[in-house]
Amino acid sequence: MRRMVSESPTFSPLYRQIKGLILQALDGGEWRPGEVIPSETELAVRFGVSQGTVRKAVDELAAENYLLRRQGKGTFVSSHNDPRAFFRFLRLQRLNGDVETSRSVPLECWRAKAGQEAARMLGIQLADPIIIVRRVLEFAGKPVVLDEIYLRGDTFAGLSLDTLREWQGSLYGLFESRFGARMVRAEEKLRAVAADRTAADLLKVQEGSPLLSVERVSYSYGDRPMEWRRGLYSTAEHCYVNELG
Amino acid sequence: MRRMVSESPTFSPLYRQIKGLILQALDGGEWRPGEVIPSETELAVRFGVSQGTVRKAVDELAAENYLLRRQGKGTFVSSHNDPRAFFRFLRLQRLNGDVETSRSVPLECWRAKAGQEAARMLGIQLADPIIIVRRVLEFAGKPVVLDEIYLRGDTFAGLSLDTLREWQGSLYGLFESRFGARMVRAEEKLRAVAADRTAADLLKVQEGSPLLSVERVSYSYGDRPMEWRRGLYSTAEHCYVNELG
DNA sequence: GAGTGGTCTAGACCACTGC
DNA sequence: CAGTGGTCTAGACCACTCG
Repeated sequence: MRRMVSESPTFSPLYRQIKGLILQALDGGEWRPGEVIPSETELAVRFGVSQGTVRKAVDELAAENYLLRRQGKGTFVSSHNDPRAFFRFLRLQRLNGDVETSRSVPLECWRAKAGQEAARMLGIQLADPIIIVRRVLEFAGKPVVLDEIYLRGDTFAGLSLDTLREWQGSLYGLFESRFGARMVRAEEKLRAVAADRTAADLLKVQEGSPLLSVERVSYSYGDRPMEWRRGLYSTAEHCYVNELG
Repeated sequence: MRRMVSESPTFSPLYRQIKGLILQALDGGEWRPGEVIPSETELAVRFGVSQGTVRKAVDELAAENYLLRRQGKGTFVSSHNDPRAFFRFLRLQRLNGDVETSRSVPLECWRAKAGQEAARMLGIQLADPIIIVRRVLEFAGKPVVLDEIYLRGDTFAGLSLDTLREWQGSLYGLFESRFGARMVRAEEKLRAVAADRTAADLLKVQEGSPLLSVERVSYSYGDRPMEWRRGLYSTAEHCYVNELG
């Protein structure tokens, strides 16, 4: 690994190049979610830089939730099956602040062709194969969230209602373990909407009552969109929490 | 500055102690928002540590939005009057993703005594003085947000409707410049609610139509709550955007 | 005790800003 | 040009984990 000469308008420090190489290895599956990656000194030798430079690269990757550092043990590939990550993408609490565990109840799962909007959101071509999942999330036995989920057909080919029913754990954990699709970040758009007939029935609220609409696009490595979903949240007893820095 | 001996269950690295000292200086008003703080080497001399240690302290403070680094120029105290910070606490966009500027239209501003909830949220005693502000936020001339804002009476003593009307810029900018109250972070709870009569009138929507309710507590240095507000957002043409890491 | 990440230092050099 | 933050290195030592 040679230092990129400076003198350039597109200057990229060494540690960012190392970061890129580590990302590449992660994307290529060299280390799987939940596993340890080599120690900093090993990586330093491998890339021919000092340990401090590797350190800075790993620091950034850890800050961006790709990696998880644990003093004395090593650095691990982030996993949605790690209990620590369970609430990373689900920001729902009771109104009083209590955090409950949820249960996913899959309703439907079918194959379709991408329409205009799904194609744009998933970065695929019109009429490319997609898979659509509908499910309800229950908290304390009560339905709170109705999700409609659009997935790239190529990546999630074998997904079925049975698979969804058997799986214990979060959907993202399933995507990661069974399909090698590791969601790294997501963008959400929130609005308030009125419940239509079917949503009202499934969430056991009155037709026309206000629901929180959460539209989300989830990305894997390299900003590849993998999932587009729309959730309707009943906020009678729950709320979506957010932290502003 | 001597290194804290280890052997302790409450081990705190040197750079965190330096971070605390810098925070203390910021809180004490040694440097004002928008100003430069001393260079890293100056701070290193002042605190009797190496430049690298100061660097790590400043890094964390910059990551938490207390400070803003600018290569070649120096490190600055964050300010809500800096254009860069205008959208830090207002996550509203057009549905198509465009970001518009907003105009604040103050409606009312009166003194009151803290009730049960306001007292708890603001960390003050029941019946302590508070100030309540109501205002509408307009985007492209249309009302989109109705805010009801509860402020600590001690800190915001002189606030009046005239002050609010004269001020050009964000409320947080006003709080910072005129009252020395610098909001550093905030916690929000989002729900969907039905518009009541007055909200419907002010936001020019139908009574009962769904609105996004955003309840926010804003904190200053040392996690001191300074403001509690509830916003009702009309999401017909706008949405609240969020990024999940 | 060996191995990991975490802290701290000192020094050299680079990139950016403004005079 | 001087001054700032940004990068990179090498080495010493500390805290944590586990066998």
